[in-house]
Amino acid sequence: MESLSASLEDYLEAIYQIARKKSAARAKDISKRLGVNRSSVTGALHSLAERQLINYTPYDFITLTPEGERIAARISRRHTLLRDFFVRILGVEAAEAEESACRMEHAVSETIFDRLAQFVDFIRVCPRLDIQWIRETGYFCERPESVESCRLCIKGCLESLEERKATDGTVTG
Amino acid sequence: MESLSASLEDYLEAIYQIARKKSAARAKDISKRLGVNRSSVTGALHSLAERQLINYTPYDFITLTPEGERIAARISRRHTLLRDFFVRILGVEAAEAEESACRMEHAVSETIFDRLAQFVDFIRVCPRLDIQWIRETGYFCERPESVESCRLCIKGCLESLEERKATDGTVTG
DNA sequence: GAAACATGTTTGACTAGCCGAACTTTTATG
DNA sequence: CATAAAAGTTCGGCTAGTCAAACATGTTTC
Repeated sequence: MESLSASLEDYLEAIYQIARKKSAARAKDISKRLGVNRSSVTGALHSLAERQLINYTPYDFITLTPEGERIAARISRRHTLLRDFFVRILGVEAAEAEESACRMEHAVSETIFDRLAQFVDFIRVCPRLDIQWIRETGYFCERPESVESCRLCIKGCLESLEERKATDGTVTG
Repeated sequence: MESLSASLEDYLEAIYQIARKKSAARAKDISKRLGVNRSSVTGALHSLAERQLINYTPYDFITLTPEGERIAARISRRHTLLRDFFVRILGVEAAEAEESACRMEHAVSETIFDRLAQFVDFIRVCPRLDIQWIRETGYFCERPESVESCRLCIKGCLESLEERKATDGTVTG
């Protein structure tokens, strides 16, 4: 089965990310990336190898097994999704989004991942809550003062959509 | 300062929650709530007492210090916010939302908490993306097929808002 | 108020994870 | 190709957290 500790997930993800840039990961890179002692890396590698998630022989390069690759990719997707949500929808600063995503990625269930992905995707394409509008108005910092202000907001949304339709016919712009 | 482990945060939150129902928490309640051995509770209580977050004397009731109360309340708010977001906006089932909130609450930064709170609040009041609409259309499961469908959707939104304005004049309904 | 029971604590053992120091292997350099 | 530097590993020791078993303290109940 799978039930990696947050720590081992971090190691696996690091190996995955490093391998995307270089051809294979080295212990040095991992220790540097995770801010951890080299000896800790060796220990983690043993655990991951035992779980058949990496191909590990001492002093040699480290590669992911298919299963390891699969899991690492999933962790990485969770990470990216959270970061995107924080940055693009909540408007959080890149560095903080990155850091929080890193800590939260271990706790996101499959269902929540899926729903959040759909939600983020939806927001990107739906004119009713398009990202441009979010950015420009800083909407979530204020509450609407009156029905009239909401009416005007929606009317504006409708008009800009009709205009867009006339020009190029795409939804997402 | 503050830098409690996830585990200690769980204990603190448990004490906080139990104290809201009964007058004070007992080790038994805590161990039951967290699914942990009674002896583990004693250990955790020592840690929390050392950090001056609880008033602890052996064999006596456990209460939170003002500082402990403050921190526990914050953890609890994070928990509630996440759960609400999962349930009300992502449409995740209650039990799973609860469980994930429980695991993620330890990793939410202050900024992200604030932004998410504003976002959730906004969605609740903004007619452009009201929760009723979300529930009824299951919006985040489909992408809009055409500009026309978006136009109709927004137009419907506008009309229902105008109708609402005529009836009671409130925004949130 | 003594016996039985529930509750709380201590102790010892275990795991996971980390570090630093010493050691080994590989790689680079003269 | 021999030696120095770099990278990797092993070892011992530390902390945090957990459990189970034994022990201590409170609380009921008769």
